[in-house]
Amino acid sequence: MRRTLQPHERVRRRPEFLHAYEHGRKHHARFMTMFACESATPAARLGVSATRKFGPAVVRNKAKRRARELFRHHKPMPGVDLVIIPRRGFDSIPFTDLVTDFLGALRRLRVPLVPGQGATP
RNA sequence: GCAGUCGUCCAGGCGAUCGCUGGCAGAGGGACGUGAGUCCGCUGCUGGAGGAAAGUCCGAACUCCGCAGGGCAGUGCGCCGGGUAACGCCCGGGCGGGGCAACCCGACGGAAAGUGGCACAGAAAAGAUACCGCCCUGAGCGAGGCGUCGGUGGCGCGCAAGCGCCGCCGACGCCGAGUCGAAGGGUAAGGGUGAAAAGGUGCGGUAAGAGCGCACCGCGCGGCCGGCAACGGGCGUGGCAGGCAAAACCCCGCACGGAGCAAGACCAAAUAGGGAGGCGCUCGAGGACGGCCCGUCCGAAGCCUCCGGGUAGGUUGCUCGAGGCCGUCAGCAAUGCCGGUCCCAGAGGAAUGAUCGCCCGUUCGUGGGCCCGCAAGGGCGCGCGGACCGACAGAAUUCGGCUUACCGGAUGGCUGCCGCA
Repeated sequence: MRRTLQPHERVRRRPEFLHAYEHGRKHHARFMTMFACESATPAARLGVSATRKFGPAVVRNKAKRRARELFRHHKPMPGVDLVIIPRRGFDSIPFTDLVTDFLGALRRLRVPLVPGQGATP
């Protein structure tokens, strides 16, 4: 399994975000709020929403990068849109803790992973 | 060496693995297309955040809209000269203030145009006034003194009437010291208040005082000299205007059309609506089944084609520029001319990263070592382990500035002090 993350694997339109908020399943984890919503796209997609309230631009960017990194190494099966809203600490805690939090949230939302993905290199 | 001051530069480093994104080249894997080609993916090489990318406070470029000319309002700016595309920026100079100095700071036109303000304190906060004080005049009060008259006591002289001397009491008159003083006047030196009180210091002068007079300083005015100028110097002259605040309104001078890359340009679904043309309204347009014809069914006043506007969306604007670096020359400098050389992010729910290892730095804990000290303790370097520590902070059309944030490091000039030669 390639660990890429290409543009078509991203949620990028505001209506798509709103659709996920409206119709998706929601879970509050320790460091993120996650929405999971079935979609017709041939890939699993990720969207990150870090508002100004979360922090200045440096912090928001870092949170988005970490979220993408999580998704890249642990992709769900196709046909689901994931939206992550980072919470306080998302940008600063150890990455391994973040992985644990992420996988836990996926289990709670019953989002199956693509099998055979190893740990982070 | 220590302390300070002004610049310039840097913004943890190296490696591995996995990614994102721009460009160039290649092979031809996939999709669409008759095709030219377009899109997606692949391989290789290569580029990919800042000094503030920030705040969005000024100035411009660029774009669209507006625009006869003039004025008002509004906003901004405000010592002088220079630089610049421009500026509220920069450089140099002047003036004022701070510092031993290097150097730093200053919205720095006008308060003798008008309106208004100046808390508290203070007599008074602005056409000066006069609380205390000082001085002059001074009604009066008045210790005390003198005189006249009356009363009275004592003593002396005298035979006595009486006279003289000393004293006491009262009335009247005169003189009158004064830390006394009604009232009037002079004064603004001194006191006290305040951020600020009507030039300052000294001498003379005076009843006390005062630019009342004089000298020096300050100020105003007029020549002169230096300077492009701001301004400075000096001479003469006037005894001398009147506080602060213009970041209160205001006055004077100068400048200014508006909106902004979500500007603007191009392409352009679906749906609704507009225009033109064609066909059709039972002699059947069109649709479904079907490779096609026949045929069967549906089917009603619409249907089809084209045109223009235009939303979602896409493309463009979009990065070669008042560009960086090096050098010559001009200039005190800001900067400019010329020559050479380089190409240095272009994303778009928004790339420039994630993880791990080593090193560096910081810091904490701990172990033992050396030095100083009586001791408490301090200093130096070493090992091990940890932090999840590594300043401020993330391009969004592009430049020139300003302002604000910031762990630190490197380097150069200058100043003061100490030491050595």
